[in-house]
Order: sequence, then C-alpha cells, then structure tokens
Amino acid sequence: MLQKPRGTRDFLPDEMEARRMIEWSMREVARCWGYREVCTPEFEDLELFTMRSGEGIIEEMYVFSDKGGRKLALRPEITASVIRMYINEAKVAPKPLRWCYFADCFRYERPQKGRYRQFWQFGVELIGADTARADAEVIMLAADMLDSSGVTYDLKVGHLSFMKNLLRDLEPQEQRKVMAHLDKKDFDGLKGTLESLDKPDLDKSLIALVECRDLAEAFDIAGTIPEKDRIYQTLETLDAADVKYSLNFGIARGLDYYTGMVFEGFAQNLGAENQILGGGAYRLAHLFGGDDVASCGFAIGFDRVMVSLGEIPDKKDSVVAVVCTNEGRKLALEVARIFRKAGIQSEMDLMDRGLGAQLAHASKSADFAVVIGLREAESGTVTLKNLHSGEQKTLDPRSAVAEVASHGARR
RNA sequence: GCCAGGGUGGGGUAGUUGGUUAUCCUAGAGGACUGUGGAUCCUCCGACCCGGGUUCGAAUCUCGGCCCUGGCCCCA
Repeated sequence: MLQKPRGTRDFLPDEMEARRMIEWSMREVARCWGYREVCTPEFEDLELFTMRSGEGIIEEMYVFSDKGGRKLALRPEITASVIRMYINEAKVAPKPLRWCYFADCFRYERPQKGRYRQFWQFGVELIGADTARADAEVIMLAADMLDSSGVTYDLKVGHLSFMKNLLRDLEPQEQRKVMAHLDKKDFDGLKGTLESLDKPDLDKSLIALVECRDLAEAFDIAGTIPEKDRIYQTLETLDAADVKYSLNFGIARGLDYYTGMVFEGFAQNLGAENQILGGGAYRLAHLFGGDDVASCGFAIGFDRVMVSLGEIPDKKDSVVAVVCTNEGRKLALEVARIFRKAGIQSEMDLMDRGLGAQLAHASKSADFAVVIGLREAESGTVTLKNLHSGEQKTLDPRSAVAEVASHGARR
C-alpha cells in the first residue's frame, strides 16, 4: 500500500475541525490588532532562502529544478517571502504595514514529536516601524495569540545589544561561535573558544548575562548600550499591558539579521521540540535589494500548539438526519432543503435503508431525526425526534427548524 | 546524519523449541426487523511493512530497506 511521505500527516475531519477552530481564534486576534492576511508562493527561487540563511540550509530544504532549469525550493519559512513581497509590491505603501499569514512550510529534517516535514506557521510581520512601541506591540500580539489558543507557555524576551556589546571586538564569525555556546549553555566550550580568541576574561560577564533575569543588572554587566531607553520603554509597555514574560539575554535566535529585541515562547508540556514561537526585530529587506527598512515579527509553530493542546472538546452544532419512507421522500427532500437554508447540517439516507435502519444510523451520527412517512406526507408535517432524550413531537417544518436552532450546540 | 524501541484487517490485539484455514474485541456492510433506533443473535468484509537469505515449510530466525515513536544533532 502507498504510504504518505515521511514527516507528513493526514488529518481526519475531527482533527481538521480542531485545527480550524484554533486557527480562527488566532486569525481573530490578528484582525483585532489590524494585521491583514497576505499569501506568498509555496515555492520560491532557492536564492531567496540562501541569501537569508546561507548555503547550509540547502541540505534542510526541498530543493528542485523546474522544466526551465530554475533552481527552486519549497519555502522553509515565510518571513523571507513576505519581505520579498514587500519589496516587489508594497514598498511605497503607507507605513507601518501590519501583515499576517497562516501557511504551510517544508523542511527536510528528521521527524520527531512536534516536528514534521510539512508544518504550519501562523506569523505576523510589522514593517516600517522602528520604535519601542512597535517592538512591544508585536510581543503583546504574540502573547494575545497564544492566549487565545489556550496553550500554556513561557514567554522569554531578550535583546541582542547586550551580547553584541560584550562581543564588539570579535569578528562576526567569532561572535556566532560564542553565541552558539551560550545558546546551548555550553560554558566549558565557551571558555575554550574564548581562550583561543585571546579573550579569556569575557566568560564571566557572558555567563552572568545569560543567567541574568534583571534588567538593571544586565546593564551593569554589559555596559553602556545605546538602545537602553528603547529597551526600558518596550518593557514598560509590556508591563503596563500585563504581559507575562521573563527576561533572557541569552536568546541568540541563530540569525545575523536580527537586530535588537528578540523573544521566544515555549510550551510547558512538550518534550524536546517545545519552542512554539520565535521572533524579533530584524532588517532583511536590504538583502533582497530593497531599502533598509526595519521590521519586527514572529511565527507560531501551529502544529506544536496543537500537540500541546492535545484533545480539544468539540463544539459542534446540532446535526439533523432526515429519515423517510418512499411515500415521504418528496417532502423529505424539501424539508432537508429548508433545514440547510437555515444553516443546519442535514443528512439523508443514501443506502436504501428502511426506516428502522435509518434511525439506527442517525442515532450514531445525528442529534435530531426528522421522520417523514406517509402520514407526514399527507398532512405536510414532520415528526421531530430528539435522539438524545427520545422525545418526539409533530410539527410543521418551520417550527421544527426553529426547535432545532434553539437547541444550539450538541453535547 | 546518529542512538534506542517498534511495525499483524480501518482502530486495538493474541500468536517463539519455525508446522494445517492466523486469535479475539471494535468499527464498517447486510440480515433476523418495510413507521421508531442504540440491546441481542447470525452472516459478510478485512491483516502478518517491503525485499533478499536460511528451511520441506517463516508473522516467528537472519540481513538490508522503508515507515512509526521518543531522544541526539540541527532548528532559519
């Protein structure tokens, strides 16, 4: 039997309903903050992603050539595409731009819990605002969105300027190496690297910074930082909005183009792959031939949120089974149409079953049965049966619709 | 790419000194039952991940691959 490709998933209706529910709660939050949805191609020129992240990522992408010999890649993330789109289509749009997206991405990695080769991200990008309140807005939005999903998480906020200030004398490549050690809390490796760089005295302050959870203390450790006022303002805004976060100056985010504020979210009940959100302030547009516009954004790992949430109790609307005999079929079709026009899910037998068998099936798949046989066909009424209580009554079709509608969501 | 544990009908399972037609539950279809269902009984449907090897004979032993689960690496 054919299997689905490694690292991909099939979603049955129950799971899709749960996913759509969470997706829509996130969409609703984005809408309320003024972030409008954009969509970019599923695949892009390979170059777009290598320009952003280096040649090394080719190994971790789905790369292919099309019939014209173009080197393309399935998108491994969406930020690069959105910024390319901004340069192509929206450079002169009034700033700031507030955009969001919900889309699938592809990475060629070893699957494990919460990590798939096709996965979905819900993200936002705020383009063209370079202020403390822009940074704060994006974090507040991130928190709002995670809250709306119901996931329990820890939010960590940091700023790259502290570490960059301590490492200002090192070459970019050396900085990256040091930051990699810090990100992993590999302090032994850090000391070795610093000694080989002839900066053995840096380790104390670096380690202190990574462990530091207090802003004033961080400034003491890292020294004079030009962004100081902006950092204070950002955090004051977050505090005023009652955002729950902890400070973490060890967040490196692995990428060069992040410029300042960075933040990450972690689900509390997941294993190795527990990061459900990552973002920060960055400058990327100039890489793709645009202006040097400041941006700030984040992406939520939607699948990990779903894994973290686990089983979600469904809130389905009532389902009606219209069951009938041959004599009642004509009226039954009409009644089903009336229910559907009223927005109520209505199903009829397609298996040539008898009345008893139709009801047996309805009892498993519906909340109400509308029974229509010879008697109803002659009088133009329906028999409405509540399949949970067993109660039934004879009504005209419109009253039956009203009765079901008043019943609301099923158990 | 690395480590560990796995893979038997749609779902869940039994099944080693290798041996007849692979067990049971559930789901699905039909019937007992053509105007009132969920119970019960009966019938049907449907599986040893793939390939090589050992053997008279492999779900079982062996090798390789694929896939799943968790972890490592990575994580834009």
